[in-house]
Amino acid sequence: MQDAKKPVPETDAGLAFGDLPLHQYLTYRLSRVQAKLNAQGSKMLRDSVGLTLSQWRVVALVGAAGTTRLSALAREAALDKGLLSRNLKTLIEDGIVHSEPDEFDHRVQHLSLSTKGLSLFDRTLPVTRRRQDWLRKDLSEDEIRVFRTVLDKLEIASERQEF
Amino acid sequence: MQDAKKPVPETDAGLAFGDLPLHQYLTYRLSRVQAKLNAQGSKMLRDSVGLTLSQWRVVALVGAAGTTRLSALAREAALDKGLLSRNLKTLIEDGIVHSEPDEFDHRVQHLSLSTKGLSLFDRTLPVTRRRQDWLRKDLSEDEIRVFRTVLDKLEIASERQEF
DNA sequence: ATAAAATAGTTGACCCGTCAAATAAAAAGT
DNA sequence: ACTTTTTATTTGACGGGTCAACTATTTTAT
Repeated sequence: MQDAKKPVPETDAGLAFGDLPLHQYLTYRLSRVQAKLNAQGSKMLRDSVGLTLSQWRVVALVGAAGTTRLSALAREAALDKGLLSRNLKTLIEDGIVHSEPDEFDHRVQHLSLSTKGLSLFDRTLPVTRRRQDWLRKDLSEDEIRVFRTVLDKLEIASERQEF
Repeated sequence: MQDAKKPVPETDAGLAFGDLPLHQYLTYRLSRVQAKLNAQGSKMLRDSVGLTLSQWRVVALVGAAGTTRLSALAREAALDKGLLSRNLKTLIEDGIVHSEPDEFDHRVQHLSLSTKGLSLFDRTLPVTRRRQDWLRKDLSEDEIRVFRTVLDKLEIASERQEF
């Protein structure tokens, strides 16, 4: 077998790609779908408001919190401090997030949306909601519920190391 | 409101983070869970066989195919050519993947697992399977089925741009 | 009062993944 | 034969994300 006479056919030697072990893995499917959704969401935000997904998350978190600080965001939303710091830096530079140093503790900055940030938030939220609704339009209530349950269980499992 | 007398409480001003709009978004949940699973899987591979997740995927694909070429992998598994090229480069350097130039078409290289690669493949597959089984252990057949269905639907939706 | 530990935030190094050239070889069209 | 187009692979640039180290400040413990 595998002799190669002229133009080698190739890829027919092994399994069809559809039967590939990888495709069976939930994690693999998950990461592929996630990547695509990510690309789609990024494009939408870029086109509609000129933010990266990462920036929008920060805006959404600050917007929802009203006023926070970096460490609180990092802790409660489980985002990386470094990433947050950089995102916030550009958002502050762009006048979207307002940063106010704490009067007593000189380490902390109080973060909130500026007027510009608020209007951007108000403008963007409907856009992202629309997409979310659109993504769900072919999903039943039940499917969404189960999907969430599975995500929860996977998340719990992903935090352990004993397998 | 939002007066700040002494040590500002903070984060209580807004919503609780659990009720955050973001948390409602399937895509957000998805990306978080994916990131955690990714970290877990990477760690497992690093500890057990010293491969990155990205490298392991290539090994698994080549192993499953028997013999392929880069372009076929890129096309059929929808992986980035550039990433593949780089991953293959190091895998070839490490003697895990064998690369054989085509006799007629001087552009293509035939890829297969070396002896070392095969043994690594055989050693790793059970490890990854065990983890997959472990991740599923709290999931019913039905949950997995629905989960897959939803992923499929989301994947389809992620490829369109009209929302 | 002072040394040690904790906390807030920034920065640098590094990998992954995407995209767009660049290169090289083959195939197709004329 | 010769130009154009397609295909295979490599390379470079860049953004996102993680991790660890570092700085600055505050809190705790002695």
